[in-house]
Amino acid sequence: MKPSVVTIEPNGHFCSDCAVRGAAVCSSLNTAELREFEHLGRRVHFDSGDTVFSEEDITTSFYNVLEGVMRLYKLLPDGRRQIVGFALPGDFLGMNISGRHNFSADAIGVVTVCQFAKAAFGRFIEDRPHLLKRINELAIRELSQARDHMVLLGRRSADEKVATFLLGWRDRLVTPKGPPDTVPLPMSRQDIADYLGLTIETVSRTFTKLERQGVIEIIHGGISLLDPARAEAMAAA
Amino acid sequence: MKPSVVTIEPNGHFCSDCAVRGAAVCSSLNTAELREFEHLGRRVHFDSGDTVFSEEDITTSFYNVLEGVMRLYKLLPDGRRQIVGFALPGDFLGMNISGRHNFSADAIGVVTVCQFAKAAFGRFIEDRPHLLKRINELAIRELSQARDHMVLLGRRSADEKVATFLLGWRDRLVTPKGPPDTVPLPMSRQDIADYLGLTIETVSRTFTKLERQGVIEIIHGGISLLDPARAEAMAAA
DNA sequence: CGGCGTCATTGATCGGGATCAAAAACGTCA
DNA sequence: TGACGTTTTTGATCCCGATCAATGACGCCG
Repeated sequence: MKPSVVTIEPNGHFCSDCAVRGAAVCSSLNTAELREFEHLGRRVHFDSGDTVFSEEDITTSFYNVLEGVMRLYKLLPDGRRQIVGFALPGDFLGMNISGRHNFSADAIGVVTVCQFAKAAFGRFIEDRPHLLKRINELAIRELSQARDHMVLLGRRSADEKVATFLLGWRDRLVTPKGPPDTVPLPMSRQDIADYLGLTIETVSRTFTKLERQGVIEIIHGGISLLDPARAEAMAAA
Repeated sequence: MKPSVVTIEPNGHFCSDCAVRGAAVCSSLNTAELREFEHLGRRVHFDSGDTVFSEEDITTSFYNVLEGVMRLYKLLPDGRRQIVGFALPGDFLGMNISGRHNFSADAIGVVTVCQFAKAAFGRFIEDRPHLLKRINELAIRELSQARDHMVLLGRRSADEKVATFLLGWRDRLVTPKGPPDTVPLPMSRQDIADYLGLTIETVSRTFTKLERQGVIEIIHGGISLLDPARAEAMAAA
């Protein structure tokens, strides 16, 4: 486990010009609250591959992802890894009841987070039930995603898993002008394999197969969705 | 989908003599609140196999399990089923953000729930942040369980899955005097298979194997844990 | 430009768990 | 008690995805 090389921005930051202001937990705060909130968090940068926090670490902070992608995963004693999700800007990390993180989080590419000290954040939330409500909503949404993921892992074939992953990932990258046809995949094949409960070879083979069938085109750093309808059909089963 | 045959208790019920009073969401309420809360919920009985609610149904109620066991599951269009969890007394069901349940719930054996109309419950919670906090805790705990389940489904062998299930189930049935050595299994082999992402045949074979190895003894309606240590070893990998 | 480390792809083979099939155990009810 | 439906167990075989192995494609830095 190499130590995280992080950079803390020396100058203050401003919520008002924050990229995820409308989407993240902060969306539940009014202007006055946002001002106070500003002093609680600090922007922290992580480089590609850095570990932001580890499973079993005592939780000292909450994190609001501002930019970049993170892999969230659990390890078995013998090294097997299950990626339980990918975090994108707007995602809120660090909630738990045991006082310890129950998964690890690495940066995939450069990542910026808004980091909050647990105690200060806890105090801030205490008398702001609307923020608590917002956090609860995020937790419930994640729970729903987690259950979908269980179905994927437990009951779908390799082809279905890969097709579902590509469509699901595309849908998480929707821009104001709809879902992109060219889907960037910043994570490695190994990451995708560990997310889907497959091996890297099976993922690679399935990508090649989809390409030969004209469903996708494999491009540098991602794929191009040539035939979304057929991909949907494969994913739906 | 057969219609649920339910019985609504004609007489009122009292939170004060409720079996799950200390464990469930209600544990966050004081005596005065509990009195008011009493009028919101009504006890409802379900028979074995009844569907309490279905995936995609519009959510009209929340449920607090009082007694019995429920299977929570999602179905694929072609009939494949993934059980995402089993609900026990004290579990709180019905939270979602889409306005629809995102899984179905059946009674396994006789079940009693405390049912709350969504709107009334929503109003009650509005100015009681401690109840919201309690619900949030339950959601976060479930999220943690869901992630553990993902590891199970994605990265473990059949033997490990079955051993982990038996130990995990036993631990959920802890009594004041510790975990029982004889573990009741009210759910069918098919349910266990759908929970673990296996087939019924594999589950049955694994049970037999564990029995031949002297780890468990298969008894009527459950198993007896003869060698917990060895079961732990199998589960840990 | 070339050497090297990392990651992705492709091929050959293996095996765990699925599938197909049948028998056994169990519960229910006439 | 016995016939029948359901659930569980056991057996035989198959196949999808894992494993083992090699090659290919990149990126990085001298």
